[in-house]
Amino acid sequence: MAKAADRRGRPRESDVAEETLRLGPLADFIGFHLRLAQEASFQAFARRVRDYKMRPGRFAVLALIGENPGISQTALGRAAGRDKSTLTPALNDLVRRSLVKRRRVASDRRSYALSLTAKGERLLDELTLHARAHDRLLDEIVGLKHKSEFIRTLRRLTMSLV
Amino acid sequence: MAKAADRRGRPRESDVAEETLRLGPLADFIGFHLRLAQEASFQAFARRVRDYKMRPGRFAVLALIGENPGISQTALGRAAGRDKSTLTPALNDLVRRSLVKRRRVASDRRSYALSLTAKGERLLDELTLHARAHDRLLDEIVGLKHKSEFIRTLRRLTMSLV
DNA sequence: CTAGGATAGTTTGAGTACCAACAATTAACG
DNA sequence: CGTTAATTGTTGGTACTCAAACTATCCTAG
Repeated sequence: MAKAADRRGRPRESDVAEETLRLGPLADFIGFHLRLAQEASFQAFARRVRDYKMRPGRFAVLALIGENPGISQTALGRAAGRDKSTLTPALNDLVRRSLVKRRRVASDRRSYALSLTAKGERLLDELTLHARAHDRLLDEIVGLKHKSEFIRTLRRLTMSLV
Repeated sequence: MAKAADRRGRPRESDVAEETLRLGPLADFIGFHLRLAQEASFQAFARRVRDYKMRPGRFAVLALIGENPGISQTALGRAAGRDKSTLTPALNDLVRRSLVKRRRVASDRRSYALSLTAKGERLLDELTLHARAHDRLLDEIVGLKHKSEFIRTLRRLTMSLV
């Protein structure tokens, strides 16, 4: 049947068989695989906590505020890797849902000090359980032996690139 | 000065010093670091090819079509990890820019056979140069020794999660 | 004490993503 | 055949993203 004949050289039309796609240079690009893996993990987590109307980004915001009460929106943006303008509507929503409090700061009236409400803390605790379960699944795939090295590499990428 | 005193237990207000943010459970979550690294890599590449009005996603689409001429939009979506509905406007744009051709298929009149124009091929070749340079930078950060293991792990995540 | 520049947060605009619903077409099966 | 089911690509809805322009406030020189 000679389904895909010669894998080198320029591809020809009928060569494409859906299951055996050629990735070409993409196959070796870290960025490409990083994107696919991130999207897959994102979707899996989103499915898991769908009922809470929370996505990974919102959870990260909640967790970061919980860990750093009094944090400003700009600092939060840096920590979460998002532009400050992205956080405005997200925080509006979290405030509207009575999960987060915005408090004006006396010493600098431009900025807000963010913190969780009691309800926000409760929800965070609950979500953290799901997040842990999700991450245990990822641990399994990555392999506990490689996890710390894997995370170190990811951090190195984040830090070096900015 | 006791800047941040006790790192365990519930954080207190003045504890927040912007540079030394507490990540809490997030610190150990693969998904969180995956996201930050992906975004960093994405931005770095986007900056590099800004003049071409191309982002990583568009480049991947172009590269996948180049490697698999005659591919359908659905198959392309699967390969690029995107919903088919996302590709419609992206392909419209690429066709409008005379980089990609959509050809109707006689055997299945529902689907298109995608291929690059000569102009598309030229641009792809040029972009691939930049992509290689970008990835060499990533290689350096990851370390050539760990690269293949790192990519294997990313692929494992992508495959296992879907 | 006042003009200039930096910074915090918001708004707006363009781009991208998913999903669900849809029309056109093809395949499967009685 | 002919009805039903599956598939291809598009559209519409919602959500999220960045970047640039904007307002309000703060800081720093002179």
